[in-house]
Amino acid sequence: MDTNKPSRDLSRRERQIMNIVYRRGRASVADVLDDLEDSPSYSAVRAMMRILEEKRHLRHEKEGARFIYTPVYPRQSAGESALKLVFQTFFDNSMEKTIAALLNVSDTALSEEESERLAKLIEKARIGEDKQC
Amino acid sequence: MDTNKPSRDLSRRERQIMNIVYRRGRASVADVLDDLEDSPSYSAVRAMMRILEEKRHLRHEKEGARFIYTPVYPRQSAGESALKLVFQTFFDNSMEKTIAALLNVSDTALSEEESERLAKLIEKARIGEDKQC
DNA sequence: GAAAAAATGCAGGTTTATTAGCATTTTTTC
DNA sequence: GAAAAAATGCTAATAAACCTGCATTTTTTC
Repeated sequence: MDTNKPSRDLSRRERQIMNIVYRRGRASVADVLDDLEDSPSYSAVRAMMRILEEKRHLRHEKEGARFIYTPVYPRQSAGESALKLVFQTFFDNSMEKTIAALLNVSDTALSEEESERLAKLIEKARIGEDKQC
Repeated sequence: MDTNKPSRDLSRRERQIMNIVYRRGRASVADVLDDLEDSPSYSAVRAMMRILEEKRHLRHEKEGARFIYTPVYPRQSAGESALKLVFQTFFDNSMEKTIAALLNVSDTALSEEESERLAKLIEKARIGEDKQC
């Protein structure tokens, strides 16, 4: 009856699909089907996406022939929530541990510019450094 | 029949439980029950944990009266996998976006020392900076 | 503008997840 | 060391997830 409670945890397939949509930004049923490794039928994906729409995780609009789905929750917020969970669950709320792991996981090394931008970000987040020097 | 394939995606409840165990490091059924918001019966949790053991996500050892469960996959690797997924799905594989979000999500500001350690981490990850200066 | 192609609507059916109950074993308490 | 308390071992029932097929509608192609 409370199908409009959007924060409910997602089932396996639902999450798989949401991740695809978040990665793409927007997606048709066919797009999702393309990205699914172990893809079931077209109908199955469609059914799932209809459910996700009922649960208010997706919305769709018609674009020419087909429905284009987009996430209801902005990518940024959804990402922050997901990140926070990982941060708390695996890295003891430690910024340092998390960033170390992140550097480990990202396959590309940092460019000169990127590393400088990061240094600035960190500088900014420092205690009592609200006022710029 | 292939219940020993450990990489299979987890169901909702299974993931919930694994997260609790990862957060705690090790946990008894009672511990998990404590941490579950919407806790079902003791038996239900026990059944889930048995399944997780079958799927080789958990193992247990007897400790006095009870079973103490620990993750089969080391926390670090599991964390890196989870982090990578978030990184790819929500932050376009951008270190900068991810770290910005992370700073946003963490409620405590950085201490002097922490920010310095982070700066060092970043310095180290820089292209062509293998040799220390 | 008719035929072919691509989408959607709906209804039902199978599998998997999730749960509870009760019998049995192990620990603890007095 | 007997009684009470706390765990575990099953088994089976309920609920949720997941999928497919077919009828219908809309778009595209020639």
